[in-house]
Amino acid sequence: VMILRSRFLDARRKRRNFSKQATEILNEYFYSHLSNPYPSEEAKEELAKKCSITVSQVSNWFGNKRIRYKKNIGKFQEEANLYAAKTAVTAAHAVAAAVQNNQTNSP
Amino acid sequence: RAPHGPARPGPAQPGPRAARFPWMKEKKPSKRSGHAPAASSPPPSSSSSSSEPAPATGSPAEAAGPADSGGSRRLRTAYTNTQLLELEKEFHFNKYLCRPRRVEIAALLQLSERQVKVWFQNRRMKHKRQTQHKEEPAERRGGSAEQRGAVPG
DNA sequence: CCAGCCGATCAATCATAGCA
DNA sequence: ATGCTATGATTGATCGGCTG
Repeated sequence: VMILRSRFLDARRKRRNFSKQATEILNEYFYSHLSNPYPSEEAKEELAKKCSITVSQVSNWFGNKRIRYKKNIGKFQEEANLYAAKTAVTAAHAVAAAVQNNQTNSP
Repeated sequence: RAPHGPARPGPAQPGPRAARFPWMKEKKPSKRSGHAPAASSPPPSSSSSSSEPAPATGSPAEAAGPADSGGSRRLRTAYTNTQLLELEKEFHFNKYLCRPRRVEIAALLQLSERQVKVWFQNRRMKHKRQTQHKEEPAERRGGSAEQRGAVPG
């Protein structure tokens, strides 16, 4: 393990999970915008402020969340329902949602 | 209205009721068209003079070679320490590479020009990120202080 | 019209935190 | 202690938009 730690300057060492509150805020945003969970730069800044983390961390969080969510939607069902109920906002105004959903399309 | 209504569940889907949206589907499958401009020596890994402690990941399984048929897995090649070291050294020299220089580096490190180009681009972004938000305050993340509060107040 | 750059993402991985 | 899952960060590579 250490023998490889010489990766020059690894940084990702010693990380701390975000506070429960922060995660709560991020999840609320994520699930209330499930149709298009891509916060704008401004939204990120605001979230960062509310969560007391950096904008980069907000970006990382959404990046990880999106990938992991799509990779195993079932695993996030409960969470989805939980937050969906909290905020019934729904992203009706979904921007991307406009793009027709193309399905069954294999070459 | 309701132009979407949870993008209707497809015919056969094991998962329970889950709203499927376009962003959830796979992306960036591959855009490899007929293009082979620069690629001196892309695939073969290892070698590059001196023994490489071998990348942590272990085997440099360089998939996606020249013979790539259709969408293949876009793998994240693990660059060796030597390669990274050299790249960083060059980056310190100048943040931008001119064509000729790029060719040299690529050949020297046995990477394609494209990879070198991309590496520099990513490096620049990283450089910006570190410099940018690091100009104010106190401690960003390397010392003491916490950073995980929450309650906005 | 082509190449390179930027900004944002993706997707795979690393490394540690947290739990049983 | 041991093993596994959850999660934040890093990074090679791609996509789309813009520009000389």
